[in-house]
Amino acid sequence: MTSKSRSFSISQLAEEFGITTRAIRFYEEKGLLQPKRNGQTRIYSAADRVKLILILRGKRLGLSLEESKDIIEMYHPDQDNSQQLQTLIDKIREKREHLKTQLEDLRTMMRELDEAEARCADALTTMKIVTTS
Amino acid sequence: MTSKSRSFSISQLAEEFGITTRAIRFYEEKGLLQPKRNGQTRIYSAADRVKLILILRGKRLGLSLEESKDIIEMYHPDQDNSQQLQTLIDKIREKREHLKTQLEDLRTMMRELDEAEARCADALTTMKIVTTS
DNA sequence: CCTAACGTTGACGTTAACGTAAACTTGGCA
DNA sequence: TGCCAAGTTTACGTTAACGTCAACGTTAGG
Repeated sequence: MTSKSRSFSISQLAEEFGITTRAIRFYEEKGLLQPKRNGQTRIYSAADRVKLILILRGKRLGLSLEESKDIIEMYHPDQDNSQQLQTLIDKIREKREHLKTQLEDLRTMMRELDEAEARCADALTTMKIVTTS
Repeated sequence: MTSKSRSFSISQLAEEFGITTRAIRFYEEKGLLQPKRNGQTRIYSAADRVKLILILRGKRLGLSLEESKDIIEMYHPDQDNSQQLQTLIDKIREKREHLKTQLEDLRTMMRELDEAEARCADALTTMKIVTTS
């Protein structure tokens, strides 16, 4: 049922996402990735690749690796432990609240950038009028 | 025309925003704040306080202090230099593009968190049904 | 006059997230 | 057979953003 069950080398992923192999190994060292091995060599599954995508998106949003690790673990929880499931739901809600704050911050900053640009444009046209008159 | 032109001590601001005085001095060291002095003692204006707000919002969005510094400088550009005004407009647009990417990432992560929570809730109710039957 | 609270300037310590370099193994091929 | 490219481990270096002293000035109160 799993589609496209390809596998990847470390340098393939590194190139695809524009990061270094060192970074990828570092993520493993921090427990965010657990690739299979062929002898020494790491072999990354499609699922590992998805985790990498989550990590990088987390970085773009300013999350720490530790936070991204939490989020990744929200995707395949321990289905047999209702206690953990409940605390996980709480963590998800908490994280969503945090994201909502970020969303607000983003909108505000966007708006302010718009105003800043408008002021700049105004200043420019004013200068032109003054210098051409 | 300036309303509420109050001034603040470093510890006032520290307490208001829940940060340390060390952090505030650090921001000054990095050129993001330039408070007046009364002898040795720093005196922060309402404008300084606004800058602090911008800094902290930047942090919530994952910006570096250097980036926040850039953004702060977008608010009071050199009105006499049309060259700088133009490059500033470019920087603003660039920053706005970046924010749009972040916005996309945020929405995606929100959606995925929703799904994750739904799966957790499903697993919970399924467990209840199984254990109570 | 003493000290308590608040401020200051160094200076060194710490954590996260890799970068960089050395030294080694290993599969493929001219 | 010999070597190169790609992989590995180990270890030390680096930058950002502060934390944490230490040692000192100053000002208001008892």
